[in-house]
Amino acid sequence: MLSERRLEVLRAIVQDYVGTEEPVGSKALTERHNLGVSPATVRNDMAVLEDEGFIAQPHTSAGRIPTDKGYRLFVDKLAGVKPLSLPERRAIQNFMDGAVDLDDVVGRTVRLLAQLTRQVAVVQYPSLTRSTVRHVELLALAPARLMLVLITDTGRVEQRMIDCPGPFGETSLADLRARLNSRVVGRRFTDVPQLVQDLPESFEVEDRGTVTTVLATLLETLVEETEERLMIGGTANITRFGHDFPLTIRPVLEALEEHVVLLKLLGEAKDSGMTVRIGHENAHEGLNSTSVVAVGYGSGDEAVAKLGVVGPTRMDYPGTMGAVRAVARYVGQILAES
Amino acid sequence: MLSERRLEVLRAIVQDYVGTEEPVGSKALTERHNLGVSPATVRNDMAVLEDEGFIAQPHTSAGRIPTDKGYRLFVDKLAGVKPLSLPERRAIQNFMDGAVDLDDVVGRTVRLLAQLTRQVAVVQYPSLTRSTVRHVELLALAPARLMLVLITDTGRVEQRMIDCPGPFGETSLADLRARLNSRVVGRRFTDVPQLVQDLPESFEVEDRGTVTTVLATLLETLVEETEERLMIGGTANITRFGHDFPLTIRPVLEALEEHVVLLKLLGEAKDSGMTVRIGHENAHEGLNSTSVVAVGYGSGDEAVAKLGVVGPTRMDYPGTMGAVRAVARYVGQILAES
DNA sequence: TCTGGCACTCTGGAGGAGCGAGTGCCAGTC
DNA sequence: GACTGGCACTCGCTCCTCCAGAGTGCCAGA
Repeated sequence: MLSERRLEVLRAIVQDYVGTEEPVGSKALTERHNLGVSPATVRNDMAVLEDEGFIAQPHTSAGRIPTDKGYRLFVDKLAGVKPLSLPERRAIQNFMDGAVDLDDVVGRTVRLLAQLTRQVAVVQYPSLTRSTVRHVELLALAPARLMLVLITDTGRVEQRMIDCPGPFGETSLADLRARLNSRVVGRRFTDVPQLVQDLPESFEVEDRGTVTTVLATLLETLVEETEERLMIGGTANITRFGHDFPLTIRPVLEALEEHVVLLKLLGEAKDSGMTVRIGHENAHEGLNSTSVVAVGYGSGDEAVAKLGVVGPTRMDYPGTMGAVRAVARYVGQILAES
Repeated sequence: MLSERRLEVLRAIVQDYVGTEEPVGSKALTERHNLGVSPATVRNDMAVLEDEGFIAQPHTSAGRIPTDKGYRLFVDKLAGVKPLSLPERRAIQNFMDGAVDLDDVVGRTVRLLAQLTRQVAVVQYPSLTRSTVRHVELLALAPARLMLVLITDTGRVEQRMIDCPGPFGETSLADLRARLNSRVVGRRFTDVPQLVQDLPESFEVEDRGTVTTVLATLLETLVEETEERLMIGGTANITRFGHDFPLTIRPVLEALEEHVVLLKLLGEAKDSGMTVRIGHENAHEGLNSTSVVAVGYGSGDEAVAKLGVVGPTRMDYPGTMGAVRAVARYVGQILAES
C-alpha cells in the first residue's frame, strides 16, 4: 500500500501534467505544491510510483507522466467530483430551458456538454426499452395502405407504412385502433407482444390478415426503435487532445463516426453512478488514448439512456465528471417535466 | 489569352500536384508529360502562368503549386467530369438499393459519398418547400391535448403536441380532420396557409379557439420543417486534407459542426448543374483552404435538395465531380421510386 | 520561338555542440 | 529509519553550420 504522501505526489503529478501537458519533474513539483519535503524525497517516491506502474518516463532524463493506471487511482481515490459553480448551473438551466422537443433537448445537451468540457460530447437518445406506449394510431392512406404511428412516453414518435393483404374497412380500422390502444397504452414495450397476441382471433376472418400484418409491423417497430441512436458534438475539440494529435486524431474520428462503437461504449457504462474508462480500458483501439466519462440519465429514478464525453486521457477528471453529472441531472429533469 | 501549351502546362501542374502534394518543377514536368518542349520552355511558360496568378511558388527555388485561380481555370476549361467505372456504378447501386426509409437513404448516401471520394460528404435532406401534403392526422391524447401528425410526399413524418384552449369533442375532431385533409392533401406547403385560412369560421364558436390553435401549429410545422436538415459523414477524412493540416483542421471541423454554415454553402450552389467552390471562393473563412463540390438532386426534374463533398483544394476534381454526380443521380432515382 | 547552359537561391536534412531539466545514488543528518 | 543535499550522469531539445539537390531566371545562340 502506498503511503499518504506518495498518493499526494501522484495527485500533484496528475494535476500538473493535466495543466501543463508536460512531463513533471521532482523539483517543479516541490515548488508548486506544499509537500513539505525536498525534491530528493519526491524522487524516491516517484521511483516507487514508477515501479508500481502509476507513472512513467517518456524517456530517461525527462519528468514523469501518469499512466492509465495512475489516472485510474487518481479518479478512484484521489479526486472527487468538482461541482459546478452557481453561474455555470444557471447557464445550463437557461440553455436547456428553451428546448422544444426531444431532438432539441438532445441537440442542446450535446452542445452544452461539448462547450462545458471542451471535449467531444456524446448523448444517447432516451432508450425505448423501458418506455411505455402512449398512443398507437392507425390511418388509412389508401384502401389497402395504412400508416402506423407510435407515440411513446418519452415523446418519441415513429411511423411505418403498411401494405395490407386486402382492403380494410373504416369500421374495422376504428375497431382495431380502439382495441389496440386499450391493450397497450401505458404498457412497456417488452410487454406488448403478449398483450396483443390473441388480437387477430377476435376479428372477422377476412380482416385477420391485415390485423396480423399491422401487429407484426408494430412489434417490428418496437424492436427496431429500441435500437439506440445518439448524437455527438464538439468534434472540433479533438484538436485539443494533445499536440501530438496528428497521429491519434484519425482513429478517434473514425471511432466517433461509428455510432455502433459509441453505443457499445455507453452501453458498457454502469447504469447508475458515473463510469470512467481510461485509455486502454476502452475496448475500441481507436480510443486507447482517450478517456470516456459516461453517466446514465433519466426522467425518473431509472436511467433511460446515457451521455458522456470523450476526451484525452490527460483531462481534468473532477471538472469533467462534475459537468457530465450536472448536465445529466438537468436533462433528466427536463425529460421528467415534459 | 493563354496559348494552348501553357494551358497544357497548367493542367500538368495541377495533375501532378494533386497526385504528389509536392510543388512541381519544370524538369519533373517534362519528364512525366509529353509536352514536346524542354524544361527551359516550360519555365518560361510557368513564369507567365505565375504572372497571371494561376500558379505560385511557396518559396523561391521551389516548384510551383496551383492557386485557387489556377484550380478554377482547370475546373472550368481543362478538366471534364470523370465518369465512374462500371464496377463503381454497380457498387453504388447495390449499396443504395437496401435503403428502407428516408433517413436510411440519406445515411447511406453520405457514407457512400465519403467512401467514394475519401472526403467529407454532406447531404441535405429533401427540402419540403416543394413538397406536398400527403395526409394530416389529428389524435386526441387527452380531452384537451391533441397530436398533429403531418405526412409528406417525400415520406417524412412530423408530429406536434397541441394543448387546446378547451375540450374538443370527438365529433368536432373528426370533422376538423376530414375538412383539413380535403383541403390540403396533395397541395404544396406554400399553398396551405391560404387554403385553411377561413376554416375556423365554419366551426361552432366554442371550437374555434382549438381549431385556430391547430391551424397555427400546422402552419408553424410547415414553416419549421422547410428549415433544412443535413447529414455529414467521412469526417475522419479531413486527416487526408494535407500534411500541414493541424493548422487548418480546426476551423474546418468547426465549420462542419455548424450545420447552418453548410446549409448556406449548399444553398449557394446552383440549382442545376454542378457547383465547385474553390478555396477562398467559399464565404466561410474556415473553409478557405477547402473546395466544395455540390450538386442538386431530386426525384423528378426539380432538385429537391443538394449534396456534395468538402475536400482539400488540391483534390481530384474530375474524379470527385464524377462521384458526386453519379451519387446524386442514384439518390434521385431511389427517391423517385419510393 | 525554343533550347542549352550557367550562376544563383533556397529548403531540407545531416551532423555536432551546448544547455538544462531531470534522474539515481550515496553519504550524512535529525 | 526517513529525509536531505550533493554530485555525476543521461539525454532530449535547440541552435548552428554545412552540404546536396532541386529549382529558378536569364542570356546567348539556333
